[in-house]
Amino acid sequence: MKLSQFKQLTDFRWEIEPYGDMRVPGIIFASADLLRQMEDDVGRQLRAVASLPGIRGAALAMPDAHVGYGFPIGGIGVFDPAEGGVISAGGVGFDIACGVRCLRTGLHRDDILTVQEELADTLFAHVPCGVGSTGGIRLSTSEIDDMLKDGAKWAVRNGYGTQADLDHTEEGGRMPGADPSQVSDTAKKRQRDEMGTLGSGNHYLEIQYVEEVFDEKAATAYGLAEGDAVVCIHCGSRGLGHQIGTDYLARMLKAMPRHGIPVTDRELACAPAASELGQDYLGAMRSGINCALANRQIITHLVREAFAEVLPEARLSLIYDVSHNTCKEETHRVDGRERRLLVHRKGATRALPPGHPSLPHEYAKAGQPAFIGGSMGTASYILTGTQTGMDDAFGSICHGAGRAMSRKKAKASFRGREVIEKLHRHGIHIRTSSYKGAAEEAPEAYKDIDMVIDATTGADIASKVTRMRPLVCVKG
DNA sequence: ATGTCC
Repeated sequence: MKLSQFKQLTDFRWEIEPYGDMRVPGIIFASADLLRQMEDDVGRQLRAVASLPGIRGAALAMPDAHVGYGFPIGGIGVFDPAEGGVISAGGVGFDIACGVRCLRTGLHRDDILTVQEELADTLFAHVPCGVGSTGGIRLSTSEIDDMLKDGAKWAVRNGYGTQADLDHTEEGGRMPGADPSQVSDTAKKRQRDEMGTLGSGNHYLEIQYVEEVFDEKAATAYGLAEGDAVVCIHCGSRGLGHQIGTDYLARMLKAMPRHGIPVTDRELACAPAASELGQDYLGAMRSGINCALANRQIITHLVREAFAEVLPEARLSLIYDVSHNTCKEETHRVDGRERRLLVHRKGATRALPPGHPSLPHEYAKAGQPAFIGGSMGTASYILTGTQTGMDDAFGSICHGAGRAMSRKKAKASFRGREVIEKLHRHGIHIRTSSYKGAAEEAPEAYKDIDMVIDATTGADIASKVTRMRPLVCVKG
């Protein structure tokens, strides 16, 4: 993007001042280098979001932002339901509650290295992955409804994990307000055999080690020290979330004339949050959140089973689980007033600052751990929220490296087998169901994660706790 | 992201 269209606020904040239909400014958190790399369409999409009814504060984009369906991925849009504010299926994303959970293992990097190949094979055998993959769990219609209502709580009730896991999951593992009756039978049918599966694309299951600790106190609160091995799981709500997105995009688009919202872009289909359709979507989307939480909980159980076979001394305990594709009702101060607002985070991670009441008590001083996954083979980070991020970004930060190259271009530029062999030479063991997928996920197709993190912390909306490097990666 | 175009 051309920097001249922005008003530079700080080294890492750039504003598009309101013009035309924009109701609020657009603000991009990024370095000048990252902003120059960003597609022009991110600016166009941000201006479109800033023009939607009832938007509050500013339409925001994170340093990892790239073009998405309607809203940018790496975008935040906050709306006031009491004043005509909208909810948008494209503002949440198709993979509802896609997110990352990270577990301590009680093991050191060296413990993994001795069994690296065997562990990679065992994890790949235990956790189904790839497009259309199914698991060993078959749910009846009533079981699906229970799962959609209770999320990871349902999973733990059925033997997949512990109360301690729930205590370290966003919303305690259960998103309230889910209404499975608003989820189509098609969506439920698609999910029937897909619980406990990783999916495809940028989803992964990795064993990583802590390469560097930046914040000793916070790392200690999270139970981590240099050299520790961790497991990170990145996946979402599979076919169910995708179908909810598809169903409600069509319904919202059709209802826009009735709601008096002009259709400037079909991808920006939305409904007043207070309308019947808006409430129906909220009930369905929250069911999708619970599906993703249950899915990551079941995968955690499968990972524990895999470790028990190869490294029985491992003790996998959940540090935290946080989503980066959601719309949540939260209280924020805007224009000097506390309001209940609907916060769309699409490819943006919630990050609570130290002292926030929603934190598990042992993280009260450190703040919420937020997991930022790099591209395949590159570093991942644990960050924590700041009060500035709460005030200026509705408690939201980036979610990953962010694509720099389209999937199509990446597929034409790289060969999956070569990508995997190159990473293997660097000591990273990949197991994948798709070489084509591996080409699309080549590290070179993504932005530099270190640059994204430095821009996020430079803007003071997060602070660094640890950096991790992968040892094993199971990839859809 | 996705039964990657029912």
